[in-house]
Amino acid sequence: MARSPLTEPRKHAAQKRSRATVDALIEATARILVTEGFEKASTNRIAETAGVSIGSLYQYFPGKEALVAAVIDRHHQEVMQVVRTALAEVASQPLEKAVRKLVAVAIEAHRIDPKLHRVLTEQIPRTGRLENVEAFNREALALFRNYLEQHRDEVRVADLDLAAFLCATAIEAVAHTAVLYRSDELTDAAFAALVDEATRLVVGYLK
Amino acid sequence: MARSPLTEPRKHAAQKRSRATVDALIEATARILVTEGFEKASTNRIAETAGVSIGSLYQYFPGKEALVAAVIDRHHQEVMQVVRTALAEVASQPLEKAVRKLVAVAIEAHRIDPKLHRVLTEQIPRTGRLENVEAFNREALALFRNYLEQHRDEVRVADLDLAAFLCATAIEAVAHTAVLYRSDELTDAAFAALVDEATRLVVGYLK
DNA sequence: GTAGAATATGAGCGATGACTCGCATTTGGT
DNA sequence: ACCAAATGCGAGTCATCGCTCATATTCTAC
Repeated sequence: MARSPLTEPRKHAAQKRSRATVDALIEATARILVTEGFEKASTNRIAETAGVSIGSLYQYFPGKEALVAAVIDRHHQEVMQVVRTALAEVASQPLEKAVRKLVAVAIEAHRIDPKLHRVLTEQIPRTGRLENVEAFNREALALFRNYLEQHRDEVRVADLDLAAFLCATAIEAVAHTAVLYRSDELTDAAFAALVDEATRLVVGYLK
Repeated sequence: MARSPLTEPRKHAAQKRSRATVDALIEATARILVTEGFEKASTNRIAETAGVSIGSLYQYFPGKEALVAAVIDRHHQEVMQVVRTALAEVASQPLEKAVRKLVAVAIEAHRIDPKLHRVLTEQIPRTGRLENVEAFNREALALFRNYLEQHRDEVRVADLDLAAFLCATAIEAVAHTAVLYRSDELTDAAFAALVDEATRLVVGYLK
């Protein structure tokens, strides 16, 4: 079975009006995901919410999956921007200061759009082109590993890869769980305590 | 809108033949989830795979969600059994020995049925009665916290709740990620190194 | 101003899936 | 042996969903 040769695999870039259409569709998808959940996010509903016809939707996206993927992408861009900036800032700072900052940033990153983040992690079946939702964690891990390498003299661990994996995984999980499931308990004081302790956890291990 | 008053909310226990039917249905659901994924797990398909008619399916389960919930429950029972046993075994042991054991057990627990665990965490939309998929982590957390309380003299932390949260979250995440995404790299040697280092991470922090 | 390309529209098709209901079969008690 | 309850059956209903296509509108360039 060959691909449908009739209608071109719809994609096309935009010439202006269409840009707005595409944006509206992505935005609508994100809105529905947050307010109604993944199950309610049908293509018809997305088009309707975006104020666009289904026909137009399919002119720019091959299907629902692509819409959701676009939303995920957008969110990841925002998150990774924060993470990259933080790691650049911290590149020349000593271990403890750096780790403290990174922990704080991890929490901040999860706070960018917690509701969307939650839907993305809890309701999106990681299938097809959505399998790689966690792939961006790999980039964060690589960046962190790189920092450790630059500061090898400050760290006392046998295996850098393993250490980076442990620390990055721990930090991500703590930030994730705290923001998504303990946001109510997360006052400013609690936030500070959490950062303090998570920093101790990681720094104590690294040296 | 009241509940449908006509047909009783189907549930009923069993009288023997039906027990087998129910088991077959749960087993079929698990099998399909693992081999085909959540999307393919339609009620019709489940019934067919179980060698049972759809009518019978709906006699014991109000819907697809309930089937999946049953599978999740079964899996959680197995996992929690392992965790509970380990924590009992470890109750009177000193910190380092205890933590080492718990780390190893966390990994083992994730290895009980990795494929199912993966589908459960990645493909099941946490919605409706499936929202609480992570709820059992709370029990594990409580058990661990309890251990720490019994060994308060061995631990040097200001806030026990916070410490338990950090350690339990970190251990779970490390075990989860290692088993699900690094299983290929997880030779016996790597396993030992992982346990060593994770233990150092946690113990170093706690005292 | 006009042609043709780009963009937008939405009724409707085909597929699938959750679920019902009337009826058949089995079981256990007597 | 018999019957009422329990269990099992599966064709068929209804709703929804993803997606197409023939047509209409708008834009751009000349």
